[in-house]
Amino acid sequence: MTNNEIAELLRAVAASYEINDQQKNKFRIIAYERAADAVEHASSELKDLWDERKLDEVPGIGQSIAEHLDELFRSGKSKHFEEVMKGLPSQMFALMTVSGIGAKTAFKLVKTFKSDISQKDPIGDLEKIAREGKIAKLEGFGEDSEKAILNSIKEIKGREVRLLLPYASKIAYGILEWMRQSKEVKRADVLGSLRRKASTVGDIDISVSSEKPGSAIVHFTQYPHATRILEKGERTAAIIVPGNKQVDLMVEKPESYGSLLQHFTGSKHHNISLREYALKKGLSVSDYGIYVLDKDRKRKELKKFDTEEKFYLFLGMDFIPPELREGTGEIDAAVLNKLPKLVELSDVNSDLQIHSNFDIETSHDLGQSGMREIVDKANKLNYEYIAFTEHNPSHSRHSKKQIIDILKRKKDVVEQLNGSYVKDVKGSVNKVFNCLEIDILPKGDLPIPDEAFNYLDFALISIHSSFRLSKAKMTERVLKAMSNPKVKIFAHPTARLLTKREAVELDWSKIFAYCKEKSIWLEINADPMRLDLPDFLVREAVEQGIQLTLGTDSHHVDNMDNMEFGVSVARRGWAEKADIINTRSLEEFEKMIQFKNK
DNA sequence: GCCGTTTTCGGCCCGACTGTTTTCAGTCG
Repeated sequence: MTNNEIAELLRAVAASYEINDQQKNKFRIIAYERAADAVEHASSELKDLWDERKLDEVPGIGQSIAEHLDELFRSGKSKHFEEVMKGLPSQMFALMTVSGIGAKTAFKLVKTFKSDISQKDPIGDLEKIAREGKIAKLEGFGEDSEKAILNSIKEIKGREVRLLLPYASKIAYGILEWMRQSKEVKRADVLGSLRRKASTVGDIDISVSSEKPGSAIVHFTQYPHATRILEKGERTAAIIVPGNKQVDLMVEKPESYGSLLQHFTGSKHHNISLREYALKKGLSVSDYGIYVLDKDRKRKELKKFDTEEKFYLFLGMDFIPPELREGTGEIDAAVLNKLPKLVELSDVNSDLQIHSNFDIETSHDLGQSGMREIVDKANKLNYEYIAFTEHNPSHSRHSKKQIIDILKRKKDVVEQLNGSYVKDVKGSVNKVFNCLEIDILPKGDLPIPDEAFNYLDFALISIHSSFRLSKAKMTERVLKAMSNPKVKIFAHPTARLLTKREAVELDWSKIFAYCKEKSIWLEINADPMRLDLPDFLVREAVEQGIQLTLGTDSHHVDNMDNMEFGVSVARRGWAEKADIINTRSLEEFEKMIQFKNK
């Protein structure tokens, strides 16, 4: 069972308790929902944790749920879960995926229309019933709720995929710029997952600090690219922009702006943890400020905050960078002054994956920009060194000798570039490395002859085929490929493509252990479609002392600007400057390469 | 059912919205 399936099951158990809990214990329901959340966000497969007897290390899973899961993994089912869900129609759990329908509503609908709501297509059947006007006639429902259900079902059908980070950023920053043109706008910020720099973004929310919220709202609705104004209230407004994307605005006066920013930056889990922590100190956090409570837990006084810095300080903790606000231990760390000093874009001294247009006769995609052009761009970015990492020559179309010849030729070209152009232009770049991104074949072999490695400074390896091997075979495949002594970087390690392709299955504890032992580095690929390693694996790698590299995987000089997105992933993974190899100086970097070559 | 910077017992985030209600339940983020 996957984590998502387990989370779904735990949610179904929570919903079942909501319908027929004799004890009326709402906190048990919450506990199951939290356990479901925890499983969904767990960085390891629960099955693996169970194998290692570490189930109880997942926060939110205690003794009781752990025992039920243990039974589930051993025998494929849990008597307790089945007992709780007994007698409840399975259709109700499907209906709960419709926004606005919770456990009670779903149960009532299925019970009322049981013969008309099939197991095969419960949501489709519900839509039919709603269209016939049958829901509005039910007690507790009305025409509006019937309409709302139909709207939600429509939304599910046309549900847009989440936006990639740069795309959402572009929309949001265009609007921020517009908002800042207004005299009444003191500050404008992005909110939510966009501000936390998550790899994909659902909603675009922005906030504005203003003494005159009304004027700010009017200005917002006059955004030139808005195709429609959805809502225009006193404190909030919403517009539609091209691409059919909704953008929500929230306005607050400067004296309380810090609280608003904090609240809507989230995440939900961060805010919940924060409020629980505050409550223990006799403080109640809301989006308007922090209430000081008296002995009877009654609200005594509201403290307002114009900045987030003051907000966190008042709670007795360090400022928590937005990227860390996921409710995964950052609050404890902030209280103990143990937050990491996160790596910054300006720390990056190099781009370690760039594809030039040198015709290497590859079967993959060739870069579009020339080597000199790339050096120029690297100078602009103030890098000290870069690596050319074209895909390996096609091994099906070339003999071993031909491959060696091509790589020899490339080595000569790069050497010449180092001896002339790199020196002559006198930029920040002092060296370009001659490298190669090599496919890992399905059995772990590398498609270039051993001799060819002599013409490389170092090699990257990556998966570009056979993505669906079993975890054991995939792990064996990668470990074998890593054993080649010239291999230095495992690039885009999960091979995922955001919104398109799932990550491959790998035994990360084995991969990490091998990387640690052999000083192999894991890449954080900054291509917005990849952002790979993903943040949660970056964090595990960092905890285990694995070194990481940043590479844009550029196939055009313009792509080299994507480095900021790779840095965001690193930061979300709690990485510091020292964790990232290419923050090092050229001198240090060259030593690290040689060490491996011995 | 979970959990521990007042606790192994006694708490458990907060506010808003919606729709159907005459005071609130359900749902959401």
